[in-house]
Amino acid sequence: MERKTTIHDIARELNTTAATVSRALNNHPSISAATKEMVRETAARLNYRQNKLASSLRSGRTHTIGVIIPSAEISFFGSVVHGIERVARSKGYRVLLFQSNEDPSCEAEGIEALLQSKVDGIIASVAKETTRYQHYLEVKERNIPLVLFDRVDDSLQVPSVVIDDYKGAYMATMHLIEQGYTRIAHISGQQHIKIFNDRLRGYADALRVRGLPVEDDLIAYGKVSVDSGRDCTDKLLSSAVPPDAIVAVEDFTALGAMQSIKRIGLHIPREIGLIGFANEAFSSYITPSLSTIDQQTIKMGEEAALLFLDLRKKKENGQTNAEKIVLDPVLLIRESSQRINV
Amino acid sequence: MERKTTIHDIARELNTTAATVSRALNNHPSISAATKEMVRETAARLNYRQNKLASSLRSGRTHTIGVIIPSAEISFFGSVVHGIERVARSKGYRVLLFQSNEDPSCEAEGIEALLQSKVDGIIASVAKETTRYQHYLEVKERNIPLVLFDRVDDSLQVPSVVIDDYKGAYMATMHLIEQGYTRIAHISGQQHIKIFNDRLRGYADALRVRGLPVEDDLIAYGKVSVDSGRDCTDKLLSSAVPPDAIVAVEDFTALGAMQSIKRIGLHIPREIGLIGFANEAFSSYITPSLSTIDQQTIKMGEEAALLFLDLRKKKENGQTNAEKIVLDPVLLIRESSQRINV
DNA sequence: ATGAAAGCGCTAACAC
DNA sequence: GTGTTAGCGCTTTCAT
Repeated sequence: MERKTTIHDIARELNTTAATVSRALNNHPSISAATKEMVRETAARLNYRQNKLASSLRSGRTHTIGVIIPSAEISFFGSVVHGIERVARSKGYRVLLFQSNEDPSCEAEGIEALLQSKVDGIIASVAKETTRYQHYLEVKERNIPLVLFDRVDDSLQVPSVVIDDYKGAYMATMHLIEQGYTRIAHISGQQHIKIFNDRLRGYADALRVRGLPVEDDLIAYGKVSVDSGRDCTDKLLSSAVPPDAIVAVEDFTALGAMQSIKRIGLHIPREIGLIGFANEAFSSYITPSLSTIDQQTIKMGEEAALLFLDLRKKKENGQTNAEKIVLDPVLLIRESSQRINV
Repeated sequence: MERKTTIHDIARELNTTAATVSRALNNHPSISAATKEMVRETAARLNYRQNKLASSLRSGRTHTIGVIIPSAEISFFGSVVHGIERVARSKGYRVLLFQSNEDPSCEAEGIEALLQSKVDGIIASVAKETTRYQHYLEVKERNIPLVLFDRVDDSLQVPSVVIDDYKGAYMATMHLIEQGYTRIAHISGQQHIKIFNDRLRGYADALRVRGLPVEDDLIAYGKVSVDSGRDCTDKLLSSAVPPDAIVAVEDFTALGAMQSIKRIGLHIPREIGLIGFANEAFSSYITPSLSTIDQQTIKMGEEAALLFLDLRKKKENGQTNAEKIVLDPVLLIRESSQRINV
């Protein structure tokens, strides 16, 4: 195994010192252009590669942002990560990705790993099952910049970026009302997760504004999955006075609802309207295509990265505050909810 | 900003030395149980957290595997990563993820970053557009364990895990033949990518074995995307003697094909059969559900991680070889191809 | 514009 | 079983 070349090797070759080489490589202003040129040439010739470990150990900065996502198999998160990466990369940061698999202890492990790796900051979306936030609190207490997105917890008091879930659900419900649906049900999720509760409120308020009934029988509480969406819909449709439209808490739930509706043989959107939330990749592909609320994923990632950069700067100045960015949801009208004007 | 506690702080507290603390924390055999206990207690009390940077710099090992995937938005890769993580974690490794976004230069950057971070090894799937393998060769030359999965390049001579793409396409085509389709088309991808070429051969051989025509008119070469699948199918269906079934090179292509077929108004599977490749998450959700070839993603990830572990061991013994693991594909028969026995 | 020297936090020989 | 010492490869004062 060949020894790796270090800045000392380059220094020896050029009859100079490691300090000069280091400065040249880092484009330090007080190094002459000539020296920089020579150093770079020699570095390339010797196939030199900087050891980030040593560099970071010494400088105290890794130029790495740790990102924790619940699952890489949900395209929403993949897309947000793209946004984060775009901004991060342009500012010289790299992104280290961790999946929590929706599991709080795995999430804690991930945070631990990121802290040990001395990342410069953490951007995260909270796992569905997480109810205690000790591991996140510790990040904050250690003064490591922490930014949350989408699934946030306000009690943590950290900067975050979300879309207006209340407004999204309100828009979705209003859209169904305008399409002439009058008995509109909602499949919600775990109520300790803020975004699900917000969507529930948006749904209910839209009905109220238009004088439509907000009945307990019209609201199902599921676990936010295809299976749960199917089960909840089975129940809703078999009730005494079934709904003629459904607002699903997100697209996978809507997918389950669609399966249930098809099995019963009702026509979407003629006999029953359906709208999801998230604009998952598959939502435009399925038949009928699923109306949904777009969450501005790329923008969400970009804003999260910008919040992190902000936080770093403020940290240097000793400032601190918990800015909250709220993005506007976008209503996407597709086949599943379009009963008129077709 | 509070100073971080180090092993020296713990040592001072206990009137011992950093070395002892380090050994205790690492569960070194020659440290007494009593000492270990005290050290651990004090470490916990002082809220100590190991600095992996320093540890890795000194020991030369990071216990990190770098994984390069073309895109986090394709569930196939997310799933393989799960498999990798499962094995890696059980052996004390963590996984650092990088997206190449199917872009060769981004891929090279990712490798560079991983090398600088001194990962213990790299597991990768090659970006679609990559045709030169210099960046991968360098990994190998630097003696960093490198394992490829799915999209591999045999000329690199590194261990790899793939499924038998030839066999998968052969099975898919044979299944369509058995369902009574007689004029079966294939939408392929870029031919410099081995797996696409393998699938093409599997398709052709199945037809030959059963004495069906293998015509140039029945083979379309696309770019492996929903759009490309749609365009290719438009072309295939508008030909003089259109096919009565299509083997798509993968599921997104099949999705595009399905859109095209629906637009024309043909019934799947009665008038035209369709099968994909990959078992993407959406394939079971769409209507009609898509028959496809499962690629054993979790297993693929697990095997890739095992190959890496193997490689590490062999490296210590100075051995080297390029084992290739070939997994068996699994035919999933769903609605889109099932014309008989319904 | 460059050099000398110190040290980031940890581990690993080698002592005893 | 524990202490001593050295140094991983780099950056960063402080000199000059």
